[in-house]
Formats: sequence, structure tokens, C-alpha cells
Amino acid sequence: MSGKRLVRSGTTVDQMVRAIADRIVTGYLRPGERLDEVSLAARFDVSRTPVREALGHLSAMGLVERRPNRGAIVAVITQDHLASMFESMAELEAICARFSAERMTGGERRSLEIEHQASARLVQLGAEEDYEYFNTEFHSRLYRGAHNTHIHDLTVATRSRLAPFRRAQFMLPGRLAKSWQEHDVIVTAIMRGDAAAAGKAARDHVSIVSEASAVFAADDRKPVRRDVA
Amino acid sequence: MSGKRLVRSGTTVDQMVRAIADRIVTGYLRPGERLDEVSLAARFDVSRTPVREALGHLSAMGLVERRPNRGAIVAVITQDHLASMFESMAELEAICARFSAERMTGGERRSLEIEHQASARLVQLGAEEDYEYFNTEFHSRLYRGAHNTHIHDLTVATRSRLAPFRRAQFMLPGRLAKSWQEHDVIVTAIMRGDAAAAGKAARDHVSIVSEASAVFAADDRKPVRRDVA
DNA sequence: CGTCAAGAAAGTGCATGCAATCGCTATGCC
DNA sequence: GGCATAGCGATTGCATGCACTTTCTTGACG
Repeated sequence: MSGKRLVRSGTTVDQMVRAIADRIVTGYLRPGERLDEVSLAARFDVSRTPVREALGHLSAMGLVERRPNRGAIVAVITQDHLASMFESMAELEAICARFSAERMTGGERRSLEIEHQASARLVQLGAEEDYEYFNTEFHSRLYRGAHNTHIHDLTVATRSRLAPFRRAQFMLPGRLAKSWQEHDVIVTAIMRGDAAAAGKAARDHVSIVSEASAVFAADDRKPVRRDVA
Repeated sequence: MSGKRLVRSGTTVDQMVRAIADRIVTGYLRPGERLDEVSLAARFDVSRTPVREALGHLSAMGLVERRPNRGAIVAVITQDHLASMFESMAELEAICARFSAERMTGGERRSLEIEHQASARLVQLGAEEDYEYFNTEFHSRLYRGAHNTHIHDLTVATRSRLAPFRRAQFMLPGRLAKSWQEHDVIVTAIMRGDAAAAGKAARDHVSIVSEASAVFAADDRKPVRRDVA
């Protein structure tokens, strides 16, 4: 990423978008933090033009907020909006689970169950980080299993925006085992082809996560600058 | 505002985004059509820089497709993706209707019913264009009535992208009356507070529209350039 | 002492220019 | 005659520069 030749990768801006989005999603950049064009340009060793383009992308994604003539800041998410996103997430996951129960191919069902069972070991070991990886993969399987690209996109996008607020969820004691059990209910329903049950289980699963994360998010919002008119 | 502007409106790019998005959404620009930067710059009497920024926004919105070093085209929507968007739309509307049944305030319920009843006259008169306006407003009330800003945004965005494929739906004979009756089922369920019934009615309503539009969309796709590698 | 205003500094918004890349065409070779 | 390749035109990608807007600072007035 540094010292690259002058060769046109064709995705210079995309790389910046991913890099900045990653910093926001991982919480490295906090909501309300200013995104100075010149600083970013220096940081990525490019001119301001591609920076502005990247900020445009991120703005359209909802990750940053652009105020005319006043620069860009990492999107400040109100408590209300955060709640609405979690609720949406629950509904979107419910849709994916319902569709997955109806449409997953034999191969998709098999690998879903296999991976799910494999992750049980991680729960026993208490391997939070490894489980988090499997957890992400598990949900991605649901999104893909819905066999609906648009729902997939909406769900992935919403999940990305929620990522900063879900980071500490597995730190709560017993959360790992509970998460696995909730996954188990979803998997069982999908294997039965019970769409309604799968949808309900997925919705409940996400709702519980949202409650676990909401408190953390509330605490985290204190240092956010309130200088937005 | 008009003519030569030496004053910085601060939203020059946004105006272009809306203008281009409008042209795409209304079908004035067809899928696959090339969006030349210099032509657009000349068309809007600006330089290429804001044009590029606007294209970035539109690309992030999914309305245009940007191929590195190969320019931008109006997003070509495959039959599969179109179907997935219609299906998503049905699910999103179902969510909005369900939430509306549970959460709409007294005022919202009242005005929903009043406007709905008023639009009955337009059906009798066969006023397609006026009904289309009320139809849009009707659905917007559902989205707002869900009291969930994120679902609202997702739904509005999806609806926008489907707009080009829904244009001729009311030209089918009897569609006007059928649409009103379907709306009536939704309104009745919402007034009863019957979330499940409202959701189902909304889903069915959109599904029917999608079927009515699918054929039109299929015919419309013929002239689309298939030069995409 | 607090409020307001004028100027300077900082930073964004857009225009312009140049270099790299892509697509097309014509020419040479098999 | 068909296919590969080099050259050319067209177009995109990015850097730089200037104008305008916002904001911070400093000084005057109530």
C-alpha cells in the first residue's frame, strides 16, 4: 500500500475506500472524528482528488457524513438510528434464514451444519476470536443461502455499519455458548425446512445481540462531539 | 440557482446526482447506456471533477456501474438481480406494513385512511397519473409509519432502483382498481392493528406488481448492450 | 467584562492539465 | 485468407492550482 509504483492499479480509490471503511468499522476511527482531506491524502500518499472520491463513496455508504464546505466526519449515529439498524438487522436476518430454509441446496445445508458443529469445539475452548470468525462465516452462509443478491447486499451493508457496535459482544460471560445454542436452533430449523421457525430463531438471535451491544454503544457514545447543528 | 452561477451553492454535485439519478430512474437513460464524463460535464456546464464525484455517488447507490479505466454505464440489471430486488421489495414492504400496524400514531392512521379513501375517486375516474402520485404517497406513508429510519432508507432506495421497471404497470387494464383493493386490505389490517395480516397483504401487493412488471422488463432488456466481459 | 466585528488562516469545491490505459484499426506474418 | 501485433485516437485517473467558504483570532466598542 505504500511505495507502490506509478502503475495504475485501477482500484486506487477502492483500496482507500476499503482502508478507511475498515478503520471506521473496526472502531479505529470514532464517530464524529474529522476526516481531513489533506491529512488523508498525505496518509495514503495521493492527492486530494482520489481522497474526495473515496469520501464520496463512503458518504453514499453511510459510513461518513459530508457537510458542504465543512468537511467530512465519521458518521455520527444517534441512539435512535442505531436501534433502527439493529431492528432492521434482525428482520433482514430473519428473511435470510427463512429463504435459506426454503432454498439452500443440499451442499449448502451440509456445509452449514458441518461448520456449525465444528465451531462447537471453539465454544468449549472459549476461543473468542476464532469463534468470531466462524460466527461471521455462519451468518454469511445464511445471507448467501437466501439466494437473493439484493437481500444479500442490504444485509451485508447493514451488518458492516453495525460492526463498530458489536465488537465487545462476546466479552460478556456465557455469550459464546448462548450464541452457539441460538445458531443451533436456526440450523435445526433450516435443516427441517421450517422457514417460519428459522426466521423467528434468526430474529431472536440478532435481537439478543442488539440488547447485549446497546449498553456498550451507549457508554461509547459519550466522547462523541455534539457540535452538529 | 439558474443561469451563470458564480455563487457556491455547496450542493452542485448533489444536484447532479439527483438529476442523473432521476434520468435513470425515470427511464430516460437506459441500462447499459454509456455515461461519458466529458459529455456530462458539458451537459451540466461544469468540469469533469464534480462529474466524477457524482458518478462515484451513483455507483455507490448501485444506479451506475463503473469499470476501471473503461468508463461508467447505467447499471445493467440482470433478470436474476431484478427478480431478487422485486422479492426484496415485497419483504421490505411487508416489514413496513407490519411495523406500521403496530406503531403508527393516531394521526398517521387517520391520514393514511383519509388519503386512501380519497384516492378511490381517482380509480373511478381512471386517472392513472394522479393515482400514481397517490400510490407513491401511500407507500411512503407505510415506510414512514414503520418508525424505523434504516428500514425506511433501505426501502426507499430499493424502490428507486425498481422504478424504471414499474413504469408501465398501471397501463394494464383493471390494474388501477385491483391496486386500490389491495391497498384497502393493507389499510384495513393496519387500522385493526393486525401486523401479520398487514405484512402478508403488503407482500402480496408488491408480488403482484412484480409479476405485472416482469414481462415488461424482459421485453425492455432486449436493446441492452451485452459487451460486458 | 462581555459582545461583536473585521481580518487572517485553514480547508473545501471546482477547473485545468498531463500521463496512463483501453479499444480500435491497419499492417505484417504465417 | 486468417490471426497476431503495433500504432493511434479516445477516455479515464490523478496531480496541481485557484476561488470561495468557514472558522479561529484579534481588536474595538458598549
